[in-house]
Amino acid sequence: MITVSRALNTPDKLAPATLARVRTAIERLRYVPNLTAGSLASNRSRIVAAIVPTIANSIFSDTIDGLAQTLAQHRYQLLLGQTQYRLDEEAALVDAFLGRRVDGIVLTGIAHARGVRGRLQRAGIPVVETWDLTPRPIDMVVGFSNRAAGDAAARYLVGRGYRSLAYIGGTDDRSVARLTGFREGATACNVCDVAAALVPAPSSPADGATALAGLLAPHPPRAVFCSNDMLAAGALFECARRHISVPAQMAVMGFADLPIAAGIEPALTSVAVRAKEMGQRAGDLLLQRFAGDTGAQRRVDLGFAVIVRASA
Amino acid sequence: MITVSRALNTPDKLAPATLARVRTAIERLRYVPNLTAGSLASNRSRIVAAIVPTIANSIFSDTIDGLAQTLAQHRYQLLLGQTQYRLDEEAALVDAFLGRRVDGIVLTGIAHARGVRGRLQRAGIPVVETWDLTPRPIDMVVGFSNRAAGDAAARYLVGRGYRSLAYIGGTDDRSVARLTGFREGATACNVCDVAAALVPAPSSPADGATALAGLLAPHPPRAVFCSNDMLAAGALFECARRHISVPAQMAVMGFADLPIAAGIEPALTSVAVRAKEMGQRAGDLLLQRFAGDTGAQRRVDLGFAVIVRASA
DNA sequence: CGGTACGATGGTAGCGCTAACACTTGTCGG
DNA sequence: CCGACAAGTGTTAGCGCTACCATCGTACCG
Repeated sequence: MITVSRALNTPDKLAPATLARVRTAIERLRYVPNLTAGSLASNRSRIVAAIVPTIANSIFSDTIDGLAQTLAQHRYQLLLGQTQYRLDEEAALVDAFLGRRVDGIVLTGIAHARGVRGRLQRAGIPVVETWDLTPRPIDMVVGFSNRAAGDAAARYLVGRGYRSLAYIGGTDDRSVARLTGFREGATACNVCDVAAALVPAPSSPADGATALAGLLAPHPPRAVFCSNDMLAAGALFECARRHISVPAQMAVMGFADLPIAAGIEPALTSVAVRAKEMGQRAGDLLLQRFAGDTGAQRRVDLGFAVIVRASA
Repeated sequence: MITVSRALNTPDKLAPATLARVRTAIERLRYVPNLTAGSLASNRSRIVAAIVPTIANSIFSDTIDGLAQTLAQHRYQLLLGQTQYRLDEEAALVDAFLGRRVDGIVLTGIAHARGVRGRLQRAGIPVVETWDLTPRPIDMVVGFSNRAAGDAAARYLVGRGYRSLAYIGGTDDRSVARLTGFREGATACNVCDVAAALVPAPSSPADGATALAGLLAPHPPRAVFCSNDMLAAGALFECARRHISVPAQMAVMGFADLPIAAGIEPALTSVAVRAKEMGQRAGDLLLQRFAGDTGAQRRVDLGFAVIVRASA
């Protein structure tokens, strides 16, 4: 009966007495409304899909956390997909999620497989790209410039007097963008000697330690910028094992400003990004659209900040 | 047309020529099948819901990762809910997910709000509880005994000769179960002096450092067992800052065996649990049920292992 | 006191798919 | 050469909701 539908969706449009009657009936019958049927009839699923490279041990889980919390406040639910850093997986997930008629999609990064952009735009649902910036988003983008962050790291390290730099990072687009920026920043400061060690995702402290050991070989760098704090922590541990004094002999800088950065000894200089807020803002943008507000911002730059601590 | 449905779901039941014709038509029309309608008609959603306390910076993300990967291989998707460690949130999420007619549910822990057990059982879908064990699961359970893990930690530390023990951990059911086991193990070894510092979730290295500092006050313990490796890392950092030698003056033991445990200096003795495998096994159990196999195991004990390293 | 407006409730159709069954055609053994 | 059967394809009737419009009662105004 339509009255039941109203009792559940727009209870304020019913007379209090009717509402109470319906509610006791629902209770008594242990009626569980079928939201699938509702979605089909109303063409709104109250589901948002999020696609990340991986959720395990990663900063993306903060973004997902923020997104899920924001959406949950408005009774939207989150469908999660992992690409394992593969664009073709992302494309497959996008298709699956569009088939489910999700109300919105949150993507990680700005690089996508061929055809994905078109299919998303044709679907006519709001899309938010995250974790980077682009002048030409599919629809909306919330993030920061990975390139600028790498550039800032280089300028910071050179500013501290370190003129022999190295980079430890992953092979995904965003890590590579940071490396590009790091090199550009170094070049701009007349430092062209930037060694780079690339490690496969997902990166752990052990990878950082190994990569650092590898960089020491011919000419040890004076400072190393790690594409995330776990790698940096591993580099610090390796320095401790080799009795390399940080930062006196080797400066170490991390990225993401994870909780461990402030706690580790020596405390880690890092580039802070607002991972959780990224999810929240993405959720807010989607919710605005769902509410019919089409004038929402298309591009949110959350920036980043060099957090100076003891290690560099 | 039904033929299209068959082309998408059971392509092997169509003549190759028909299949090809349908496929080109789908391509040409940019037809996106509506899985919502399919779910309604077939009463199968190919969606599994997972409910965790939090996904951010937590070991649960490994379990979600394993679960999502296992499910993705069979074209099932994952709907994610976070409770923030609140049972009433869990109950609300269960209701929402049942309304969406998910095909299965994965829960964290064995303690649930009143009525949740009944509603899940009445729903008639497979349910997997994780991260603990119980002789009376709602349906199935995959995990390990937190109590036994705590007990094993105590016995290990006492076995190493430490007779003044402390515990740093969270306030959630599983942390408390580990504390209970830790105290039981200590008592069984004739050690009754177990100080406990409880920290709010989610716990970070900073919390571990603060808690350790607090425990040092009247009589510093000889060994401290931390309910997760991030707390333990914080405790190690605090020891480093105070020039307390580990393990000579203070032994530190962690829990979960995160990647950082092996990398940190000194390397952290920890209790390893199989977080990712827990998600995979949960997924396998669900998939077995979906395939009609009702004789599946109801209880999987993945156990744990004390990983001996330098810190204790 | 009739007309109008509005709030509350109900009837009906249809969202896009799949289960169940019906039908058509071709194959093969008796 | 015909009946039985299987493989391939089509027909029909919902799945359980919500959008839309109709209806009913009541309040209020001129």
